[in-house]
Amino acid sequence: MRSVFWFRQDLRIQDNPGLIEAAKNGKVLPIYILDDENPGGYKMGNASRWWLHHSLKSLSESLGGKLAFFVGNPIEVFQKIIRSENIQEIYWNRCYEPWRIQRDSKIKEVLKKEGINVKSFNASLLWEPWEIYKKDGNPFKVFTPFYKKGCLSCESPRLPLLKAKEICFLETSIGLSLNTLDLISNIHWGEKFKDYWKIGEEGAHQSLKIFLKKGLAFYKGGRDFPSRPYTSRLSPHLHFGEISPHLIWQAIKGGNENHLHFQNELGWREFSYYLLYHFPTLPNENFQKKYDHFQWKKSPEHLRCWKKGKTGIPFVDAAMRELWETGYMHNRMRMVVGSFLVKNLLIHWHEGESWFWDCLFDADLANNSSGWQWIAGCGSDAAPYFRIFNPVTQAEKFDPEGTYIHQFLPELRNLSPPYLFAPWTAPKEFLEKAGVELGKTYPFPIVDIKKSREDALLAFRNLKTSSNLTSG
DNA sequence: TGAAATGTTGGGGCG
DNA sequence: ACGCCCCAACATTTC
Repeated sequence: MRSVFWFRQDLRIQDNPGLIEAAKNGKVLPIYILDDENPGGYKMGNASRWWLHHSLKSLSESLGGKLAFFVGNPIEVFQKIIRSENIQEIYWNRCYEPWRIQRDSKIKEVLKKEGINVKSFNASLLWEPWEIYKKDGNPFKVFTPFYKKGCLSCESPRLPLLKAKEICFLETSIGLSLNTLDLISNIHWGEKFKDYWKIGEEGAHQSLKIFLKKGLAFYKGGRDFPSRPYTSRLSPHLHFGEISPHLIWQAIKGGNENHLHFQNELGWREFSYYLLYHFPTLPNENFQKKYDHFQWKKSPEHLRCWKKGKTGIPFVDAAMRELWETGYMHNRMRMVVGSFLVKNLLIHWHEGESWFWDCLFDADLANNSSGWQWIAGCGSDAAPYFRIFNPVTQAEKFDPEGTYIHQFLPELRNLSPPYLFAPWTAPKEFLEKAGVELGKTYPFPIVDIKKSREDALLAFRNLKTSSNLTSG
């Protein structure tokens, strides 16, 4: 048999069900198709493209240079390859974005008509979204019952698969080079990212190893402190499938509170995919319809300050600079800056979502949209509207020494807590001594935290009553 | 996976 | 020794 294995968001060799299965049946042509420019596709952000480039490069090297690249409509690409290489079977691992599900089933249908055997596998989720329902047959909408009564009471995630002994790869002459995919031309400042990340399958395993050795034992208590090394930083690796969640799940199975808490976080990832599968409008529409009536502010200047990390509120700005500088943001900081954008600035969560989409290496349709719906309060199991983070209080609690702020805001490096958390409250002489001149070297806050909170509470309260009136 | 306002309690200073 | 006040610390409620 001669088959194609189509790499998508499973850029790995280990524990790759589709690839291992393909290898059992004969010779395998490994390919990658850049397909997000097509109508209906959800175009990747620039950070994702940069990571993808390097991940593909790494994968290609571990395949001995035999990975073939293509651009365009997968059906047309396949038809070309099938003719040229005399292919009988096509293997891939499933993706779960609605546009991909639709497209993949179409591809399957067309190829089957042409006599090609198409087989798909699960390489990305611990539980398939269509295997978990409430007793009444409806999908879960709340995390805890989804996870406990749904996931954990189902069959445990499978063990990692044994490595394929030896894969006999085919080569083709009609593939393109990686560079023609043109994935990195929009990022000219990419080299700095390499200080923070080791991209590819080996890097993913290295991150896991470091986390198991140094982070996991302090995970539950330590994960909330953005300057401490207790998070796994596996999210971009997971997004691109450089490592499988099954392998991670099995590696974490210790049963103490840290293990359980980390597994719970993997559970949130499952929940995001589950929601996206059952409610495919998740990236576009408020899950709770009453939020459709909310009057978001158009504040282009505020939005610009937020993106650039120039809001004048150090904990927020440090996080936004972390995103720009490293292509990543600590989980707690995502909540802090999200709450600030949506609740203090009253800007629509789509603005935050699309900035994250463009800047995050782990930008993921399911996680990004469910995360933003959560923080905005319009999600299915979301933070209630009155839960508004105070970025000064959050800094006092989770960055007490100011280490995180200092790391990403060099202009405040000589200012110490507590004034570091709210420079506008600092006495003149403190600012002078630290070389800070508000309005010049660092901005005044663009909103008053207390007043904007009160405004938001009022606005969201109104939303609640008006929707009650209109829905009756 | 919140923060602020409000309520409660208990120890200590003091007449 | 007693009652009173103050206030910090903690608990509960509200948004």
